[in-house]
Amino acid sequence: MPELPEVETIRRQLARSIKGKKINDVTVRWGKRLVPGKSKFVAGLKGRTIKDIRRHGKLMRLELSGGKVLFVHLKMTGQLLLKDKKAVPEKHAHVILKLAGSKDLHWVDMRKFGFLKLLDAEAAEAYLASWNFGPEPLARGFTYQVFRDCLTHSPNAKIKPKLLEQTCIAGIGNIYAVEALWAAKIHPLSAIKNIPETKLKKLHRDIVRILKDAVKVGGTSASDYYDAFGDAGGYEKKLKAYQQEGKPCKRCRAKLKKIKVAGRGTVICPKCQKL
DNA sequence: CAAAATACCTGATCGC
DNA sequence: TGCGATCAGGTATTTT
Repeated sequence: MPELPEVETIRRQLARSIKGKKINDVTVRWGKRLVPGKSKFVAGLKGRTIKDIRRHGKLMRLELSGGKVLFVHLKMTGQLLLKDKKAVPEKHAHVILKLAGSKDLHWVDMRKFGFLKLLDAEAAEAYLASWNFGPEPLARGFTYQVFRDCLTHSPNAKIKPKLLEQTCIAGIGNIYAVEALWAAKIHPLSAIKNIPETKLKKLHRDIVRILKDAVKVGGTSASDYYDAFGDAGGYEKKLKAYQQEGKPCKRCRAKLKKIKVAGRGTVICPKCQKL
């Protein structure tokens, strides 16, 4: 599933390929998750130029001419694919932006959780603010101080669900939460107030290290994720815990175990990550 | 207010 | 072979 490293990989690829391209036409094959509705969405996009492509956490943001902004959230199974003009759309290709040049941009989402939202400048800023995103973990502002202050605001909260909220860090999902907690040897159900400072510091460093590493190799293709060219990532080969249940822990050889935390599958080392 | 549960979706997988 | 149950999980919404 696309988390920060995957969305960032796609963002970089799109920035290189379609920045400056004009949207000549838009085909909508399934429009239930478009804002505004289908006809306004199409009319609002046609003829605009893609000025820039940005990212906030897992939320992609295309800056368009005329001050319009197109937000794209891929949620679980969403993909943004650059396809040849003559390519046959995949079964779950819901929207196709027909661009100037040799490629079209396909929004594909098997499970239809994602959405495309076209707003004008003012509404776009309000929408972004409504997410209440925490700092970008790969930007300067993500200091240990900032991280700790946000977490200790909810002393009784469990650490893993807190990491999945986007308010203390933007862009972490299940894969990287599982990996970071394994790396820092923290049990996902630990109450924040019970985690020693040294471990919290390590968690902060591990989050940054793991996300940087994952961006470098193009993200994790653990299930449905492919980049804008349809290629897999490289981080699935480096996973230490996510999807590794039953295998020996890379540190202590104990058998990795799968548990549920707030309804989410979570892999831990029962020996390294004690409550 | 927070935290937990449920809804949204489709496809893969498993037990029978 | 098929069929129902279960699981995958980001986020909005509803319930506790």
